[in-house]
Amino acid sequence: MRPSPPSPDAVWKVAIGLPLDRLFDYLPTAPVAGGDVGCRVRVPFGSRERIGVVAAIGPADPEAEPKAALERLDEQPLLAGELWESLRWLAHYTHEPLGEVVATALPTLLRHGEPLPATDRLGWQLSKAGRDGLARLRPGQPRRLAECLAGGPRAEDELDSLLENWRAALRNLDGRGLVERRVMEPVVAPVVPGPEPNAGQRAAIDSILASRAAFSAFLLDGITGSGKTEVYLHAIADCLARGRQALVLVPEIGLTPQMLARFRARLGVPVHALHSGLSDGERARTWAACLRGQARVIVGTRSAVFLPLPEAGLIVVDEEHDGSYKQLDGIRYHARDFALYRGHSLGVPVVLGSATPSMESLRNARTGRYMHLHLRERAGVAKPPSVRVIDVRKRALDAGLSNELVEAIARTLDTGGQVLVFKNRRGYAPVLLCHDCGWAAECPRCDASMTVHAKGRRLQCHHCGASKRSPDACPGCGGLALQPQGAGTERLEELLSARFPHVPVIRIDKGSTRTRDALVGHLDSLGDRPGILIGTQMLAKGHDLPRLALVAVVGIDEGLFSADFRAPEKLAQLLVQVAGRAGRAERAGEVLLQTHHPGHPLLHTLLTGGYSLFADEELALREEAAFPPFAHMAMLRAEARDMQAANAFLSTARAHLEAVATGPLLITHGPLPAPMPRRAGYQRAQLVVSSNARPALHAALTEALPTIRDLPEARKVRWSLDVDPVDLY
DNA sequence: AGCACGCCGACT
DNA sequence: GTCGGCGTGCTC
Repeated sequence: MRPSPPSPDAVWKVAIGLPLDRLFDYLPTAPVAGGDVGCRVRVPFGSRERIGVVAAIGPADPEAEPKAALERLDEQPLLAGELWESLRWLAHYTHEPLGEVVATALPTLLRHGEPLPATDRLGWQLSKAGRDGLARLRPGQPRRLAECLAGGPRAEDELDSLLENWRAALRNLDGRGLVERRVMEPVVAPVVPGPEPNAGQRAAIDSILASRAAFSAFLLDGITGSGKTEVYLHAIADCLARGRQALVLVPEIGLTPQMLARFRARLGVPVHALHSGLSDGERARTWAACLRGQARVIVGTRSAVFLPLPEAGLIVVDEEHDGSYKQLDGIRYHARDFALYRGHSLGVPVVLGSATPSMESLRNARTGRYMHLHLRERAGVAKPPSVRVIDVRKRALDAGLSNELVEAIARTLDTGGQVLVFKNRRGYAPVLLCHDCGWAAECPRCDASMTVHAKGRRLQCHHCGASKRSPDACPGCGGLALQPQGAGTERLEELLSARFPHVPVIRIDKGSTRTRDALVGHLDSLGDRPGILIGTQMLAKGHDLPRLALVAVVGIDEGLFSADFRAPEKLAQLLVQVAGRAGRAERAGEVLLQTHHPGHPLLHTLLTGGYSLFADEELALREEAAFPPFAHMAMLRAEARDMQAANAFLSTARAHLEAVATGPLLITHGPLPAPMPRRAGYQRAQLVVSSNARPALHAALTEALPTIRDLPEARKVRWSLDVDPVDLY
């Protein structure tokens, strides 16, 4: 036997962004030190190089021969302290490799090994030569800039608003040595006082401030228009006054220029925004500014929960029930839940706000884990909307709209109001059907109908993105009786523009509005004239529409009978949120719900007792059925070309989970076909694993996963584990 | 996840 | 005769 070479007793154990749940040993570039952990390193990996993060220092694995690391990229650990510990916890909790969690947490540029960018506020001033030569400058833009700087140094952000095209002029002056660069102090203006809080807001603010020195969780439960943002602003102002950082998470669609403007106008410090519309450079700068403690207030979407907060004082999660906080691919984390963990680790309060809290948060409030704060009055002059159900059984519908609804729209427009028609189906029609033989256009790769678009000229699959021309004759019988069935937003737009040609009709959905800017542009184009907005989920929140007088909700009936146990919760939240958009100003709003099921318990409950009665009943049902939040759930999903492979993998995985489970704490259910068993040509199945004790569930997963990963059946499928799944797709 | 190495069909 | 299909196996 060949004697094994002596294995080094102190190597870097490096986490690399790969779906491999282990660390890789490397010889350090200099003798190891405790400060190495959390630093990025460049290492040889297979045939190429990768950037990883030193996760630990320890003796080399005797089985492997460590290669030498190429370079240490950070002087100081990039990931340290609370953030580092929290990321390790998240990797453990989600059962994802640490390297993948780290890769998700770091901005792209840092993940690729770029240095931490500079974040100083840069400015310019006249040099001595500039001061002396000012009088001799010829008229023009460079001279205007020089005159501007003669009054003293100016920051680049100030120049942006003072002088058009100043960068070109600056290059001119700089080339002649007339200006010099300097670092400016950050602007700090006093906090601008807002309106006097009402009694409910005051009580909520006082509760939060009373425990500002330690972790505690608050559920700020306030109806739409009750002024939750005002409570946030007071808590943030207090946080700033104590010299601490505040992080505000908002849903994907909730980060509007309106909201940012409101924060900026009030808080007196720069408000950093972090969302998907930023460039890689901007994201990295925001991250660095947080790490250096320069960013004091950050408003961001899901991924902002990974920002370093060395001087944290407060975390706010606005619209905490919103589904966009859960990441559906890669590492499947829930930003609200991780925010709570971080708040706990940082020792700062976490405020969860919503008009329609999730069942999870409501239960935590009821068991006393969260302090439940109520805002029961609408702030200012806003009045609650009136809600009415339109029973459309046996009524003639045109593009899915009843006469009664169209007349209500006409009345609202006549009195100068704006109308929102909410339809949770985009496209022209959800189905293309042959009236002669019953053939329907189905996606060739999914178990789903293709949606009719472009007034019937095209067919699109909303699940895999397939798109094709609509056939002229029926592929089933050759006849010419193909007709779009039902109505989507495009068809509503067609009908309403024809019926109300004198007002703007604006459709807002994924098809018409791909970017945040387009959304704002569309809404601004309406102004405060009378007009009609047609939209899907995208319109349920975000941009304020003070002139909105009527909200018409159509096509909710499918949602009343979904198989997903969370469907009633999601529908109730959607209805309440959409209804809440009406009448935010002085005029009381009107909400019309058009349905074939006016007696459905969900609608009845919402109409008589509002969301809180719905929540009472829903929680009782969940408890009875042992569903979350009364049980803890994980979902093992698998997809493969043939269903047998997916089922075989899940069955074997189930056997392994049951073998390691202690006692009857673990319930496995499946494998079952996914609600849509075939998608993009793959057969999909799932296994639900649940327990009333989270530790039992976690322990079983921890123990069985290494075996499951190495299963021969696993090689034939694409699989993933989702702890605390939100969607059972 | 990449990216290698490794054995069987239609092409310059 | 070769370019290339993607099956499976490894990455310190």
